[in-house]
Amino acid sequence: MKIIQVTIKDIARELNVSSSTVSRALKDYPGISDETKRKVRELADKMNYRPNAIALSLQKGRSYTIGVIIPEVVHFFFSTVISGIEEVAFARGYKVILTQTNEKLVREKSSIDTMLSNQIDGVLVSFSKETTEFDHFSSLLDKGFPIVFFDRVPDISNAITVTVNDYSGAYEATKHLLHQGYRKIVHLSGPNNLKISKERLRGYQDALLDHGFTPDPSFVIECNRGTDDESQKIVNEILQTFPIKPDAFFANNDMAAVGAMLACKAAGLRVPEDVGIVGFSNWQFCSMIDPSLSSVSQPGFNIGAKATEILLDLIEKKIQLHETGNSVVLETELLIRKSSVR
Amino acid sequence: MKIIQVTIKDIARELNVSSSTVSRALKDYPGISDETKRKVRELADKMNYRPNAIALSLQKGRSYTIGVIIPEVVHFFFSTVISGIEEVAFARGYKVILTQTNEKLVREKSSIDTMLSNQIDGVLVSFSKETTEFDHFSSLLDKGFPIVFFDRVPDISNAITVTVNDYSGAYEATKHLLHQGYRKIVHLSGPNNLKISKERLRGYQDALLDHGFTPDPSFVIECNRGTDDESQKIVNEILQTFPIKPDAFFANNDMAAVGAMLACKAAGLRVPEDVGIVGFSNWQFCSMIDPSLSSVSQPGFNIGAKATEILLDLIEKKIQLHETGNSVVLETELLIRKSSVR
DNA sequence: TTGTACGCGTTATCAA
DNA sequence: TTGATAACGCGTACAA
Repeated sequence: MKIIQVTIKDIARELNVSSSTVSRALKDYPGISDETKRKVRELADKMNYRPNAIALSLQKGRSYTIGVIIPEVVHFFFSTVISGIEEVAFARGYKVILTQTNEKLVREKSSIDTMLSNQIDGVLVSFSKETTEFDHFSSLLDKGFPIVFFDRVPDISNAITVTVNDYSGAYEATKHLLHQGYRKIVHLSGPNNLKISKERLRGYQDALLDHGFTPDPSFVIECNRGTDDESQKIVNEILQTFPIKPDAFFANNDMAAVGAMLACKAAGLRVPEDVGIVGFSNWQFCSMIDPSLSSVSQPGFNIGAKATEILLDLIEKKIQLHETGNSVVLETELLIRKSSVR
Repeated sequence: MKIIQVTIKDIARELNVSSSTVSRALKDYPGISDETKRKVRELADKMNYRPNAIALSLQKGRSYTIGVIIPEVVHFFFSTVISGIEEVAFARGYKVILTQTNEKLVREKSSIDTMLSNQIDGVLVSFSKETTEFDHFSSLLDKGFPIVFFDRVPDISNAITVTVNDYSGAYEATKHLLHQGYRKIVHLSGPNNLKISKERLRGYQDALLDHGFTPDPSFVIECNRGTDDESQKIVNEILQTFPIKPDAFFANNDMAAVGAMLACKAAGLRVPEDVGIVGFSNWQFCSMIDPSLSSVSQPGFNIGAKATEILLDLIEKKIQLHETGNSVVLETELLIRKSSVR
């Protein structure tokens, strides 16, 4: 059942010329008679010839393929990023090979391995939550292999990163809650080892400080998995056990925010009257739920697109490593909806 | 900056043996002294040798890579399918190369072309909305090239397809609305050229018939783009202009259902008291919106997983074309929530 | 037990 | 203007 591809040799044999002639004719090289060119092309067309990209890759030592390593495909934010990546890659003639790690470090490593064996030209990476040491990347970086990190990025000096301004996003969200009169703001944070989590936490804390409040460490609760179920349980627990009742939740992602909302409703609290809620990412459903959820939007598509542009520029040596500022930070935007306005 | 990969030759040179010896040692071939094997492996390890998958592909004429062609990545259902695909492919040692067509036929064609040049072993396809003729696939099918279609599938006799039972999903949804006492049920349908749209429409019509109602063609409205904005406009128009006011909407996707819900709310109608609404796909947000949206759930992950299993079995000749029933139909499930219960 | 030689499809180099 | 040959990295049939 193997599909038999027409090769340059087949054309050559048919036309009684050498394969080099065919190759040159197809590539419009100088020094080939128009007559030959015509004949070759006609036949190639007729025989439905397609160059074998694999052979080219072997010869050139590169594949016009980039790898993408992400934690999860089924995630609004990541799917948006992938979309941006795919668009730019396609437009510039690159293929995209995709793997998800399911937040597992082993899979991250093995993915990198297979991709390298496949001679990918570069890779776009967003870490797994398990990833705390970066040797499997930094060793490549040191060799000059093109890697661009996005969203979840490492703290390595020579890493090129594309992120959003998590700090200011969180800062603005918290400030907004304060301006609305909420005072006991709980932060449902993300995994501690991720820079984005730290930045969002820092934004939250600084906003409090700048408005004359002292951040209470017990008001920062880690929601590791980032699902609505998880945060619903956590928030439920908070509402029952905390001596001082919170009057707002700033979640580091929208799912967690939804969980908080459900828990509050279940506890008979009204949103936004009794409790204000702000999420992060601006998933599609934010405007659909009731009350609609305020959220910090991240330009997912642009992150993917920008990261890919930088990676391809790097691969094609249009830019050098040190030329890029090494990190691009895209702005977030706080979208204020009903869940946080009273 | 090109990363220089260690080859079998490098190891051979270092060890003063031939490259075939190295190759055999690494592959644990019989007839190689244990001593040599040990030495080769140690050095390979030390030099961080990785086989060049491209060279292997060229030699074998296959790449252990499958292609995935889908309309859009940023789509809950498709991202779920991708996830299923990726899991199975990874588990069986295959790579996934991904392209989205953005619903454009030209991109569908060009994607197939590049993938073929790259010697993919097979391809998983869900059509673009623009695709009405299938020559670019059927010509491959005729040559025996492994293709498995999912979700949006063609009406070709020898095509292998993985779908859900759209008919029964739509039938159940409509029946449920009827049982709840809704009588004037509008169907917000999908693009006419897609089989899934036709099947869902058929299910809707048959349910009406079986319950003694005559389907009114003017109660079937096509929502081509499938966004909430689009359907919101359409439903708004319906509510204003229809002489007979509808009391329910069965949408062929959840976004359209949400649009309908918003339009109804805006018109002062209560859901579910005045108007019942059921969607299709069971996106994440269904349980988060208010009222929560009843929807027909499709097992996206399983669709992807099953389609990939069949494709890989086909590639590895574990099954023959005619052995598979040619089409796998997975069951849908109606999830009844608040939007359709009064 | 190991080595030699060839082929996979293509292009670059050198020769004619 | 064209052809022959080598090379990319690997596996394998055949020879030693």
